[in-house]
Amino acid sequence: MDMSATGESGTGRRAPRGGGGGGGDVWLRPRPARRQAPPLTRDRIVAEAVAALDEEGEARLTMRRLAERLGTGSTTLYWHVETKDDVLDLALDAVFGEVAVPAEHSGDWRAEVGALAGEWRAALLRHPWSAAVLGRPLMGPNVLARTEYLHAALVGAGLHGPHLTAAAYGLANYVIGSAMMQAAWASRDEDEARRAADERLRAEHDRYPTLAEHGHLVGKDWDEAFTHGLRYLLDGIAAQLASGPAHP
Amino acid sequence: MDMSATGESGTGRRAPRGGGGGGGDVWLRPRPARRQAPPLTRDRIVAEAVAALDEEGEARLTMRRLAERLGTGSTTLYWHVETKDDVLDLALDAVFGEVAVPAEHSGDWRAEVGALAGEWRAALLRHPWSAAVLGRPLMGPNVLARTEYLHAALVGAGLHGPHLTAAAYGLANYVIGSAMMQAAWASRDEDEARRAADERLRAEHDRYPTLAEHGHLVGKDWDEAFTHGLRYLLDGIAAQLASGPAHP
DNA sequence: CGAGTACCGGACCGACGATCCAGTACTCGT
DNA sequence: ACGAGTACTGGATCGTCGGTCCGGTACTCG
Repeated sequence: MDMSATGESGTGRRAPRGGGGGGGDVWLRPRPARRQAPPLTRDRIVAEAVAALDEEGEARLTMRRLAERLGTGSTTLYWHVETKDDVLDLALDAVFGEVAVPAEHSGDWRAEVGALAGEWRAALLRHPWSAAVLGRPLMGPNVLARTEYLHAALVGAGLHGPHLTAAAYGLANYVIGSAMMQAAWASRDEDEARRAADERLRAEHDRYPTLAEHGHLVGKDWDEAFTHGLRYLLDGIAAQLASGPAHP
Repeated sequence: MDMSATGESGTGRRAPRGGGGGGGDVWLRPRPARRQAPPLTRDRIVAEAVAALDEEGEARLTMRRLAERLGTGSTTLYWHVETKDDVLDLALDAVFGEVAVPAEHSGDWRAEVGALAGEWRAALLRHPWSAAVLGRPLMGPNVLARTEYLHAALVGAGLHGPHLTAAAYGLANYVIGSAMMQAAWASRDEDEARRAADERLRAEHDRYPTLAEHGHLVGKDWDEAFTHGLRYLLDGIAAQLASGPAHP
């Protein structure tokens, strides 16, 4: 077939940014102008993916849609990225990259660890889709850098061996679990969802008496609960430090 | 009570109520004389979904495949269930239903809470897909029943108001985060993944010195880390109980 | 025995992730 | 200056998915 040689089957999507250029026939364009944009890098893809996820949520992110946002064809993405999962992995690591990690340690491990946990959670909540995507090993460079900082702070506090492992494990999982749960609630319209849940608990208060009495969700302050729960965890770790023998 | 005869709302889909709440016992109904197979109930769908998820993982669960396992067409499922998400919600609640909840409270809140957390995590890890699916509000009857028990134990220990909220929040999120992280690692071949991660950390030990020295994954005992971290959290809560004024 | 209803499934829709392969733009050695 | 090689792009297409339409079947009740 000859028409395949001509390319240009009606809807040739080549328009540069401004769209100007003329939708003219390709064969009339002796010099189709140079590359319209930086040739599409992994970083641009990831940045756009984060933006798309923020705006539309995880379910609406598709390779096609992402490509369209970038002004290219979906196929092109696969030159820079192997699968869609790669995009999610990279986007998730980019979220962790938003957490500032101090250059050095202050010596106050509680303040350091508390601040890191708080910022960690904040970053995840700024991008609520990220919490739902956490079900994969966290091995990106940004994640590792923050984990390194966390471990260093805890070692500086005097923790070793299983105590160190448990403290880091506990803190990381507490933060992740908190972000995940809150993101789950934030996904729908939060007020309405919480009101509906409260109503259901009240209606079934025979079955769930304690929850009906003490478990109100409406008006619950997530931030307070997070900080307060984190205090319990840090108190427990501090007690371990106080009870354990000093190390050389 | 013969619920089978009720016409119910004409247009809306009518689905048999799920959960363990008894409902009309099938064998008490007038005269079974069913088709060749039990006419496919919501419970059978959910049970098969859990089995399918256990065997093949979340990504491989499709309505078609699930229908095939049940010996029906995929369309039929939509009579009993509105969307695939419904199936996941129900399957997740079924997993929580595996956790035994004692009939009454022993008075030893630490033992009670510790046991519940441990079993909770164990149930999630028995079905590793469940952790990855946690990104939705947990409002199933089984989840609520366990949460009720947790709150009751904490109230029995003497916690109120924000202290109660924070303790329950902290415990639940710690368990969820722990299960999620471990499930993420268990998804691939665990030994190989951990070995690869360790190797990477060793290779980049300039960048991640503390992790390279203390963060070994190979040989790490998740159970120990979980129990140990849980102890920190419970210690912190216990300290709150000790410091707070006794309540009337 | 006929009307009603609970249940079933083939055919179909739009969309998705991914791949094939034929191209086009740039680089560089010579 | 130019041709070979490389970096990058996208139209067409494949197999599959979640979900719906609508007609069919099996059972129940009056």
